[in-house]
Amino acid sequence: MTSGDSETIDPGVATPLWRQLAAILRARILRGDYPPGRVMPSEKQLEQEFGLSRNTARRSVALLRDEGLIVTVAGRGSYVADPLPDEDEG
Amino acid sequence: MTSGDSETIDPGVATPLWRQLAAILRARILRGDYPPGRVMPSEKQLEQEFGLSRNTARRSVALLRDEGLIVTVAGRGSYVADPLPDEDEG
DNA sequence: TCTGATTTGTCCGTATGTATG
DNA sequence: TCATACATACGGACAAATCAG
Repeated sequence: MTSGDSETIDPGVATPLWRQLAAILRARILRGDYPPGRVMPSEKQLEQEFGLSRNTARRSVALLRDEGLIVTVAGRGSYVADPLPDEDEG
Repeated sequence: MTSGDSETIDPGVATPLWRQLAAILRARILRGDYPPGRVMPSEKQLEQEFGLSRNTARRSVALLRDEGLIVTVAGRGSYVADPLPDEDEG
């Protein structure tokens, strides 16, 4: 239990908080906690759950979006993307 | 006055400016000017109040932090630490 | 259409951490 | 010792998009 894939944010380590949060959310997605198509926690919820500012939470979400793990829709939220099944999906 | 416990910075003495500033801040904390839990003056404020550069002020803050007198929170500021009840100071 | 609540988008200001010259 | 630059982090403000009534 000394691994770095914990589910908590630790301000005492060198890794930026937004990268720690991104790692947590990424793990939840890959684990299936947030299945494809499911809406992600809102930025405000991430604020409250992890005790971060909204801007910091937003950076985490932006990273996952850049990785293609989630899709963000203004005014609605971020959704877990489909895990790229195939090109011939139609 | 004219001793080493003045409230002013004197560039004409051998003691580094950051040590002089640290002595001033330390005195203020121990005197109760900055009570426990209270936020310390920002580095920018120390800059302006004592006419030093930010880096110099930072070294003073780092010394007090190393002494356990204050606690620094990234992106927020430094706070006066709670006094240790049983500290063997000699 | 309008209103209100929620959510994301954008911008600004402040402060510390670190690095460089 | 000082000046500058960038990264990290927090907080607030306002706008735009979405949705429910």
